[in-house]
Amino acid sequence: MDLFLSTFENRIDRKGRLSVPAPFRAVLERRRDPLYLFKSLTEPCLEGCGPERIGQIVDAIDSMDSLSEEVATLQTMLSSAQEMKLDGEGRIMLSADFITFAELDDMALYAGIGRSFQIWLPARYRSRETEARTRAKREGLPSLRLGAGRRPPDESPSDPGGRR
Amino acid sequence: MDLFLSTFENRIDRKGRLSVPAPFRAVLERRRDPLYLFKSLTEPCLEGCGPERIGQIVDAIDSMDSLSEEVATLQTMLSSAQEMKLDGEGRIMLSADFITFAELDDMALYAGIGRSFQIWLPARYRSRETEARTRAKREGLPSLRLGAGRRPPDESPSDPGGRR
DNA sequence: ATATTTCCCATGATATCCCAAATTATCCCA
DNA sequence: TGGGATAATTTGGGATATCATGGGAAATAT
Repeated sequence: MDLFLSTFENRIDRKGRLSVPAPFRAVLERRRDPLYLFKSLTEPCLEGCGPERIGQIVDAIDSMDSLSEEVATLQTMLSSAQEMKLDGEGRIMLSADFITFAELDDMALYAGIGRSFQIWLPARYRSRETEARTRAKREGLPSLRLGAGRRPPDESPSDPGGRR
Repeated sequence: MDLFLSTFENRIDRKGRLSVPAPFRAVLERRRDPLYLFKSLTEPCLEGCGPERIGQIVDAIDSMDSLSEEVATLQTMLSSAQEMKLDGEGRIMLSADFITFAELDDMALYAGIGRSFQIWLPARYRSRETEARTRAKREGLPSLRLGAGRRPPDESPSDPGGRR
């Protein structure tokens, strides 16, 4: 499984162009996927993903009560989504709408979060990261034991057998 | 079962390269696993692991309430995670972010802790170690608290290795 | 026609590759 | 058990490739 990981800080040049980090491009190219960006529902940042995630949202909407507020919310994601075209050097052009929404100026920070990534104003991302780390120190790490039968991260050397 | 054990101290050369200890490389190669490093959430060190740990985090995020603080914490881990490419001699390149986070300068100490390992500034690691030992003498055996949400060591019936 | 976008190429910075030296560990035989 | 030879590992440096970025020119739209 290839994932979007790590963070990258790239410049938005005066023509409004922004390089997509080479590792992220590699993920998309390997899957022959186009790149979609949309406005986050919950935070002042943009979300980037491939088509399968857009499809998930569409499917979720189909399976819900079409009059519910959740559906309206999810539809907001879809209506803000754009398929981004990359130039020969792997850059995208952010619309004015995207730039104002994420409050970007001349730098953008990509943050990989697995199956998708986010684009932030660097300063804003960093303060959010600091918060998360303070919280983790104070309250400990979240349990990873979620799905049925899933184990927590276990450093114990007495684990009998590697799964795989 | 192959584990990351023991400690190793290697030099960070002026290009930022750092050899991965040969025994650790052997573990990864045997499993054909790439190596991931990420910034510890609770301590000033880097954590190294294989892909299964990263996959756990990704899956956990997908199954959680995306507005929760726990998800933000897990995303912070992923956003700091990098898949490390080893050069022909088994070295990795530490990003400036990693180096400043762990406060490394020209030496790095690898500490194998079973399923994963950590990378520390040697002096800092050693002072922590002596702290831990004096604490153990004073308070008896500590309950291994490597993170919140830990389960007690797995007491599965089919544990093959009688641990001393 | 004018502004914007797209394509193409240039450049500097940095990571990667490849080979060699130095260091450390392992082996073998006396 | 010791000591020297041999192999494995770590470290260093130069050459090469990759990547982010910038700018001009062509194409497209308003």
